Amino acid sequence: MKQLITDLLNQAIDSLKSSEMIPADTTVRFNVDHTKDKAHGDFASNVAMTLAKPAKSNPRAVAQMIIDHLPESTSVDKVEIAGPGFLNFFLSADSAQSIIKEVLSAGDCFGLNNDANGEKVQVEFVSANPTGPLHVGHGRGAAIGDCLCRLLKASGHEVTAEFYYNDAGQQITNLALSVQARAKGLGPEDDSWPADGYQGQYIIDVAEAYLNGEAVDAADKHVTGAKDPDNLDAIQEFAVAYLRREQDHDLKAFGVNFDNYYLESSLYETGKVEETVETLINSGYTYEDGGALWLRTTDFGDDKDRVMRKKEGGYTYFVPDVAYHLDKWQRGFKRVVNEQGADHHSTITRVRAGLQALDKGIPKGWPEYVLHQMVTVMRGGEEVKLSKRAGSYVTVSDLVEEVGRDATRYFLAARSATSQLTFDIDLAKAQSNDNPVYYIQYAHARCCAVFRKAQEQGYEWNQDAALSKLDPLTEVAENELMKRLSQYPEVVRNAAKRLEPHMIANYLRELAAEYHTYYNAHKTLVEDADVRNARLALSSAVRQVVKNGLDLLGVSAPEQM
RNA sequence: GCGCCCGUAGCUCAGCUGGAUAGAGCAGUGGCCUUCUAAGCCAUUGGUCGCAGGUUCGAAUCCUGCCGGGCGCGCCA
Repeated sequence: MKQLITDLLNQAIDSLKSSEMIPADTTVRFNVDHTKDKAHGDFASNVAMTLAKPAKSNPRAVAQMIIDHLPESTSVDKVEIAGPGFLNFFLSADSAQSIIKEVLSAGDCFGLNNDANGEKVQVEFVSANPTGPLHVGHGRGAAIGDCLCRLLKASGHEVTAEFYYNDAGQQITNLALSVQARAKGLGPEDDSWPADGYQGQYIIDVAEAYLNGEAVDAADKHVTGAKDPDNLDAIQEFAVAYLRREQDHDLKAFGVNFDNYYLESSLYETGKVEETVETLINSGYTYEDGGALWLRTTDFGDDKDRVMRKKEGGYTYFVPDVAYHLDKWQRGFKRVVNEQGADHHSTITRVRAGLQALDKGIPKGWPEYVLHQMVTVMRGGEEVKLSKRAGSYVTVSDLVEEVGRDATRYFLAARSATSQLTFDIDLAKAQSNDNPVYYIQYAHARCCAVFRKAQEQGYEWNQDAALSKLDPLTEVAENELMKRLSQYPEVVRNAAKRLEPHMIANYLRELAAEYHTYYNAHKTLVEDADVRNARLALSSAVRQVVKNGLDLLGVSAPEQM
């Protein structure tokens, strides 16, 4: 519909150009937007204002010229000039009602588009170290990342969801040492407790499981606790498997699935790290200083050069990172989105610089990043501190257990990623009208309830028949709902384009609110069969769109509450 | 000190990348259940969009400078 109006306006402009009322070489940029106020019709455009200058006239006069040259359309009832020179388009009832047909015939596919035309995209998210349970920050990443996957699929991408496991490096050694210390009965208060050791309760759990010889299945690995507190290698293998199993379990309970797990250790095993280092050396962007090997990342906008190989000989973390991203590129992902916490912000410039230095023709802005800001958890009006090292923090599984999967996902995805998030456990837990997730789900359940009731009362309803007679839908609230429904595909498109899943949550809230208002103002199951059937069609369409939207958020759409 | 993010109602946040009188939920106040689920609805209170300049027909939105908060600034990951 928006496109139709844009087309009509372009035709009008073309004829203004050919009649030389505006210069033929004028480049015209204008918007066609949904109106906020129904007094302004259904769509509004600012063309006249942007054309006022080239036309050497005032906006309202230009607006009139455009109206005079606007082709007739059965979809548009009238066009008005308003305010400083807006053109307000009022749609005909028939074209407004046609959205219900669109929704019901497309069903679960309503709102999907093929803008990306099957383009491959990889979304990397969570990527937590296997050194402890997932905390709320990971949860936010999981909720946002998973929604991004769903949104990108909805706009025609072929999506691969990937989890990068940092199962190499210092923090893993540290994990093993911590478990070992616990296995030997030591605690943080002891002198021989490892520096920077992990202090959480879960370390004790891992140590006990190891000493008890428990068996752990994680991914493709089967590990049995060797019971020997002196065997550090065995401890490390066991601890990583144990914690990975726990993370997998938490993610599964959270409804988040990955297509691929990529192990940092594999980059060393396959020689990709070495290969990357050689390529960087050969491309001439490296130098040695103080016994270390440096990459001149300042050539690519970094504020200082970065060490690649430490004096002691090991690589810094960013080398495997570059190797990993080169591998992504070589796997054919022209588009990669990395979702991560803003505390890792500094890696962006570094990784991109490393990729540029490879001289492999990788575009400058590749990969894309979605960063989420920190999460503060509130419980009983007090902040719960998140600190893996301090050992006391709220985990994803705590939340899922306490407030439920749907509410947790909704709360973590419903806010713009760029804003810090306050997760109020008490609010998310509330099974009341305080809680927006229930509000939206309730709208869905209500639509379903109306249909259940209709059946109970013996009313027959046939979709095709109802769709051929939608003209009884003339109430203001009905028009508002139909207008809202027609916005859904655009909301999906925008959310995907901008990589902002929270737009879906906002939309659903508005749609739900309008349905609840409508439900309270107008009875659906009335005597008049034509009115009743048309209203049922509207409810069915609302139900469908709420369900489709909740699907994008990974939140369930219950038929009964 | 430098970089990134944020600052909008008492609280939590939207604001579709420059549009019309700045919105929603919660909290507050006052109403609505013999009628399809009251997990709902209606009405009402509440604003110097952090501050100051600039850009233009028009700024919460863009540019600059301050102020305040968060996160980074390792031969840690």
